[in-house]
Amino acid sequence: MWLPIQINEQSAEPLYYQIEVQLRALIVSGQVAEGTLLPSIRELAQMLKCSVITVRRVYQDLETEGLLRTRQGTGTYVAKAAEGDRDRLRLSSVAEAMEAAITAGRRVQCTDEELRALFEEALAKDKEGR
Amino acid sequence: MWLPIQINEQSAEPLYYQIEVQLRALIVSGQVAEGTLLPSIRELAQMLKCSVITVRRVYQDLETEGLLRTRQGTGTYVAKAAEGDRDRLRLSSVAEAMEAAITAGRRVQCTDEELRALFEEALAKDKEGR
Amino acid sequence: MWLPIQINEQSAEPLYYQIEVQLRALIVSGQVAEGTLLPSIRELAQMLKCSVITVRRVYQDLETEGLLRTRQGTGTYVAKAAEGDRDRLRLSSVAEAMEAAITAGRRVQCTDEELRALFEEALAKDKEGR
Amino acid sequence: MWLPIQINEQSAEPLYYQIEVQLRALIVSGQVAEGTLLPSIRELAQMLKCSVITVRRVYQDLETEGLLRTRQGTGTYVAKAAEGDRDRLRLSSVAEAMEAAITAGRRVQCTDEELRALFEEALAKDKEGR
DNA sequence: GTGGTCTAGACCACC
DNA sequence: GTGGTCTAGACCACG
Repeated sequence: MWLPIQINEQSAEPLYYQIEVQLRALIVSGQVAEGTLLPSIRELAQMLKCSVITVRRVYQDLETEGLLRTRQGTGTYVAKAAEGDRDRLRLSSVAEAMEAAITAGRRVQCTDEELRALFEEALAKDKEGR
Repeated sequence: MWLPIQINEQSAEPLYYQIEVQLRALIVSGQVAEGTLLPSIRELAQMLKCSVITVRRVYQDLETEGLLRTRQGTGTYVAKAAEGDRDRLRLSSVAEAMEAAITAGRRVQCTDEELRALFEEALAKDKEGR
Repeated sequence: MWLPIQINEQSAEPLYYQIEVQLRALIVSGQVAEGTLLPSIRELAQMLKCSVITVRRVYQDLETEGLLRTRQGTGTYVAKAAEGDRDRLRLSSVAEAMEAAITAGRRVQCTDEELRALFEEALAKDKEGR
Repeated sequence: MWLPIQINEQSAEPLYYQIEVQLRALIVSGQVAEGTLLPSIRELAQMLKCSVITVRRVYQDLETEGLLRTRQGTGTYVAKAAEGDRDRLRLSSVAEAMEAAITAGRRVQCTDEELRALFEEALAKDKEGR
């Protein structure tokens, strides 16, 4: 099984964190369905060319969050979650990032208009890139 | 001289980084004018209740960026910068954060409308808080 | 891994600076290849008989310059650079020193011939010493 | 009395050092003759817009070197020196700088030809600037 | 008084 | 094992 996860070597963000964020997004957005059997730790480590320790940490963290479920001998599955729960999670990380951006803007005394302009700019830039 | 810098003990962000971000914002937004003599590292350390070394790191990082100028025996000043340069810096950090928010949104397959809604929500929430 | 770095205890130059200059030279001249994993800060500190912190400063400064790349848990590598970039760096420090020498000469009203003579003399003296 | 001494605010070199180097050059090159009465510490400090402490240090250092002579109540004079002595001093600082440049070159494995080219380049560049 | 260097040691995060 | 942060304290150089 293949997972669309990209690692950015240049980034200062820790490896495990990059993977975690992307895997979490795949789950809460339903791109990886409930009950799906994920690749084994070794497999995923090979796919991503990183240490098994790193992948283990990702699986563990997400299991602690209740998004994954590990069953001895069979592997790691995507856990079932209450409908509302998943959708709340889906938007919460985005909302957080949005608030961070606005905090950054306020620090340099941006007006609402400037912030809106920067938002639309970023949106347009993202469209191009894809 | 007093500087409006808040430290969040709870945050996972390193101390020096919190200070750096806020001081940088004060400078690039012109709230601390060019040529201003900043508090000595010892003074600021006392004000922020942290180690002298932590402040020193902040001053040094910002000097490397070209925002500060220090002269031994004299103190640390806000450096002069090209007009456009400063304004570019002012918005770049915000733009970056905005792009990060949108990337986070795309990962969980947000539509443009969802993103706009989250942006306005965050904006409204920020207004309340202030 | 061993690095040909000499420390001069007598010199007024700061320890970290002596190390920095020599390591930078090793990198930009290609004597330490791109992608090479450098000794850990603890190892190099032991090799050079100085504090871990002194080495850390060197690595960090060179990372800021873009010559090194460090990843937590992994170590510090020589970064990849554009070809021209590296060669430009290789000669720039020498050019700077050369200009300083000529400025010193002009201050004491040396003629071009005197400067050339001093240059050749220094060149010859260097050959002997090696 | 006026002295052609330039202070570079941007330079990382200490104030006293910049002044010392230039005043020493004026003396050993004969641009300020033996026996000349230099400006008082206060005067020179005013001329250079720096602290009297800084100028005092310069005069003291040069007196220690034997280039100056202070007489209570009358002021500071350029000392007399043996002919050869002065000429030796005149070139020694230049020779030193030249050797430093060549050391820098050897560190990045410059050939003699590269060094010569850099020397001539620096010479040409200096001619332009004047 | 200012900043700069070097030292030590503790504790944490990452792989 | 790796690097990163924060702390302390001593000593020096500059103005």
